[in-house]
Amino acid sequence: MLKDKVFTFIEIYCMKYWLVKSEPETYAWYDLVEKREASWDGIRNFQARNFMKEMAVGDRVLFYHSGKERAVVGIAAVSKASYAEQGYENEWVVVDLKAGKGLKKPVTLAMIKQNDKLHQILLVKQSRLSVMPLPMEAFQEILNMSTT
DNA sequence: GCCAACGTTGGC
DNA sequence: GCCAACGTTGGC
Repeated sequence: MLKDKVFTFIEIYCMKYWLVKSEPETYAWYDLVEKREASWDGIRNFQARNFMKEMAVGDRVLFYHSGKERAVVGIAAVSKASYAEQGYENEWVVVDLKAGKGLKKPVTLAMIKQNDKLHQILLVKQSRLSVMPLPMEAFQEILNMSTT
């Protein structure tokens, strides 16, 4: 089908991949699933903000629980590109995320650190960053780890 | 509870 | 502009 081919083209050449972090006590994957869609707000870090500005509708986003859990638990998609957070004009932005599927098995930080293909990702190299890009291969690798 | 890695603030 | 002091995040 032509439609499938177009989608594949978009996926390979246009779609970007990200990972966002949240402490489950503050905002959990379950909260996004329940709401279906929510704005990702409260980001007060320039690097994280700049990454959010690069997000486009349809980009895939891994949802990571920081704190005690330390695991990727779900997949979301960007449903609205960045716009100013209320009350912050041009200083801080938010994006809207839509919940996708939960992972069958959470992929823990420990598992990620043990995987040679994932040594370079920012989750490992820059532990405090809360919004980060992922190479497509890394995104795929993490999903593969969830099913095996 | 501790520590590393950042980020921010304020004095100079 | 530099740097010390302090605060925060997040892993261990």
